[in-house]
Amino acid sequence: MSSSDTKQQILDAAEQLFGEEGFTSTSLRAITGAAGVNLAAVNYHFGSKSELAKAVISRHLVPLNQERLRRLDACEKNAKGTASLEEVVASFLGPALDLAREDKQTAGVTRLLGRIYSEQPPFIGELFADEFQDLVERFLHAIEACLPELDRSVVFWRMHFMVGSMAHTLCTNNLLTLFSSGHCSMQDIDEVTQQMVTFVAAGMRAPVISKVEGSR
Amino acid sequence: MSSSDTKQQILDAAEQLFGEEGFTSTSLRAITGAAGVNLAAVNYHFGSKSELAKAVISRHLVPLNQERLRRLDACEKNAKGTASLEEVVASFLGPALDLAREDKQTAGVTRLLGRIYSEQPPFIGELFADEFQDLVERFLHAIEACLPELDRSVVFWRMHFMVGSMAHTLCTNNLLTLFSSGHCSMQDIDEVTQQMVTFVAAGMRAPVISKVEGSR
DNA sequence: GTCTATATCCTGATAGAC
DNA sequence: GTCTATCAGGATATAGAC
Repeated sequence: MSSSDTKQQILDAAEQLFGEEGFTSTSLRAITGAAGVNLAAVNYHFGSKSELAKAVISRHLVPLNQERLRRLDACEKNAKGTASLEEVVASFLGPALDLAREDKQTAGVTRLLGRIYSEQPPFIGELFADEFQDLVERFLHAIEACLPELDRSVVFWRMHFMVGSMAHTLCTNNLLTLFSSGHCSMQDIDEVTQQMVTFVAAGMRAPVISKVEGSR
Repeated sequence: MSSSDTKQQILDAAEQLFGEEGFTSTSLRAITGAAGVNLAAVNYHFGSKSELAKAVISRHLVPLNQERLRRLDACEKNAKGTASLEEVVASFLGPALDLAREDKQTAGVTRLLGRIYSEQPPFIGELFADEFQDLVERFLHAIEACLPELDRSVVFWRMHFMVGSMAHTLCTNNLLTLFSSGHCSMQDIDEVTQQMVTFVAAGMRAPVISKVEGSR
């Protein structure tokens, strides 16, 4: 087995297992066992478990965010200026949900990416700031262009809710299938995307003042 | 220290640490150390780490869901029939966000509850089904009463997105503060609740058909 | 580059004295 | 009920032969 093969095998197995079990619950033994390589290979190729995890994540996160920006660019260019809100939202959500296409059963990449946001392993801080800072900025401005009447803080909140809807859907599709008694599933990614974009875009467009009067 | 004191100390410390580090990353030694009790006390009082985790979760989850149903009942009664969509949504989200009120700094209960949805430790299956099944059903019908034109599967999807927005907000408030450069924070829970209810209710009301035309 | 063998440490759980 | 001491196993990481 060549060097790059071994590295690849480790990355694939780690991605799968991290997605299924989480970072801390997944041992290097499990990873190297599934990959069919020696235990010591992880430390040789990656240095540590944390570095392996970073490599697994950025292998998908970097292209994902590039694709998001590519789609945003494309629809802004297409619209000769301001893209529609649905297009902007779909540029953000679509590429993430696309990852779930070939991933239905295995739940590897998909759950992994959903997990990142909530598990937030300590080593991930730097990677996060680097990788998301300008993505957030680009989408912030694109959304503000669509909804100029909104305060910036409101736009931030709504982007936060958008990410939440996405992460939760990527991460816990089994919960949905359970509670919906089979009404909903991740079988048809196009439909999920449609549902999510519709919901999020409508939420983004909500007028700023709304009654919340509860009944305590 | 009395028996019930020890049990309580363990529950408090476990709640805190589970919320900060997650289930698997938190050792019994860390818990008993923080609680100031003996290591063996966990197994004496709870039987195992899993049973302790279940106790920690249900201690907050059961009252939380009771409060949700109480508020739903109250606003349905108040409206003499169908409550407004905002009221229904606030009945679900409000009690969860209220937990974050006294919890700003420590991030104990709050992150714990946010985490449950995504970490999904194996032992939690039964507790989940028992605890959420009829809650979901009650809110499903309440929302359907507000939005009779929607298919049931669409309502399920939108409830799923609602839960995602909530869980992500409870779990990753530090991310929001980071990316929004301080524009948003969890300091003012009433404002967060307002923002979330507005967003979710508007998303729920979205017409079923909506253009998603991307630009690939 | 890949392997075996091992060092070092930490985990959950328990037995048994008090 | 609470403690000490310990078991048995699994964790990451590394040293050194090939």
